[in-house]
Amino acid sequence: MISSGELAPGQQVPTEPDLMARYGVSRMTARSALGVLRAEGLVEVRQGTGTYVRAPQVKVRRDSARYHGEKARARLPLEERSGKGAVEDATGLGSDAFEHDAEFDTEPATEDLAATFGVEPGAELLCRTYSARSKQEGRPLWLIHSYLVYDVAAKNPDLLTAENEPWQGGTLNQLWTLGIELAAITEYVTARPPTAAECELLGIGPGTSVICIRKVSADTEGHVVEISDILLPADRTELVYTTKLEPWQ
Amino acid sequence: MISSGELAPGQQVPTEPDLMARYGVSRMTARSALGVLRAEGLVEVRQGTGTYVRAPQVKVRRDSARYHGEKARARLPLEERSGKGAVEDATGLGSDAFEHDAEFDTEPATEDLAATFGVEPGAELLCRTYSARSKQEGRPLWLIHSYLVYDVAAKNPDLLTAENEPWQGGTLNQLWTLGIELAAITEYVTARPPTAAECELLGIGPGTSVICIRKVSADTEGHVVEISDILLPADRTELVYTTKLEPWQ
DNA sequence: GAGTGGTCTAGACCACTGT
DNA sequence: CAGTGGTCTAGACCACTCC
Repeated sequence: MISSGELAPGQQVPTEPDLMARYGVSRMTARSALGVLRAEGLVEVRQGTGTYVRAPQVKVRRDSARYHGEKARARLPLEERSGKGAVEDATGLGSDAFEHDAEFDTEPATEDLAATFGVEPGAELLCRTYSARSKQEGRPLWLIHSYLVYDVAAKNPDLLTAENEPWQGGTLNQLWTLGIELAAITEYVTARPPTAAECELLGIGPGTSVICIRKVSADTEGHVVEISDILLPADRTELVYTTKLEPWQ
Repeated sequence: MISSGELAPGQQVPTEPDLMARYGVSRMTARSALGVLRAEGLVEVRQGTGTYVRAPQVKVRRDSARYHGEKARARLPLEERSGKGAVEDATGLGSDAFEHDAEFDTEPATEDLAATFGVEPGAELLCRTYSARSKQEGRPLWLIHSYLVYDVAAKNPDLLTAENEPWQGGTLNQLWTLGIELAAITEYVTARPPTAAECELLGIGPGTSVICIRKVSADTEGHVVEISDILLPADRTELVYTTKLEPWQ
């Protein structure tokens, strides 16, 4: 009924008692049938009211091409950078549409972070946790854990506290204040079902996926200066990556 | 038990009767608890034998940087192209490790395909369906629907039949035989739970996600010449995208 | 044949939502 | 308060796997 369009997005699907009567099955059978649709992300349940056809909704477009403009603006004076943080560029939405959270912490480097940074395991890292939620929906649009080597970040004490967030001009400007110029950003993208905790954090149901990005930023000498782990609700996110090819001859 | 490491990947988790006895619950309760773990992709079920902790396994790395080398090789003579199709480069595995399927068809352009190609809706498209399965596992590693405007592809009749697949040298060589030079490849990436049909096709369980890529290739004049829809099992795939930034000054 | 998970029934009580 | 879904029980039969 959904795939034929008989049930449109937003419409309620037959209730469990309906299905029991219509197909002569028991409650558990009707429930597990609905469970399949939920697992496919075709329907969502609203406690106490019913089960509804989900409207597929890609709202946030995350285009890697924004890094180019972000870098170009990273050295501009504050006034010109204002309102041009990473966030607005990443989504095409205005800065008013978001609420931000930032938490700063220090942690010893795990094996894989240390290996990527090229430091000793256990070295002190500045770990910054960001989340942004759209004011309309209330649900977070991303969760980010960003890592910097503490000794490097400490050269600019402004970077060590969450009070200066959201930072106007984005990470590339922050790194510039440390004398760092980024040359390449590599993103490793995977996807998987959300854990129960992530469903909670992102405000999504089990019938969805999450996209995990490990973003590795290297300076002009190839040293890794920042690593971010980015968690995105896949049902509201589209990633865009453009590869420009060298001309022949 | 899984997250504490008490149950290692590959190990069997307690059976349903075990759980019933241990926690004094009914069968359905024990089953639905296991269902949560399955939905999170933490365990997989082997009919008749038991439920086992899944080993997280990223095997296929799909690096967009391969396009650069692919383009450089696209004009080489056949001997030098051999064994250097898109497949091997994309995965790092040898060409022996795969079995290929290709099916060719023509279809009228849907709204969105026509809009992207810049042709009339209903215009004839060459639709090529590819799949590759690793010989070790038997399960497909990707499903690709590739679209070309039929009138364009028809300039080289070799491109119209599946008999010449797998084509040595990849799509960039195929386009070269049409006099087309690619300048940019844009990939739009989303993820979602698999449908029941996709579980079947890809040989994956419901406790996984699929990655969907729409790949749009444009020539040096900005015309879209190829569109591909790529479906990947997310539990065995990692996408890699590198953004090179222009130097300051 | 014994043990595994897959499916199903017929009931029960509860929490949440809207009227 | 009626209707929704969330959870649970105590049984049953079946298909698959391995010994």
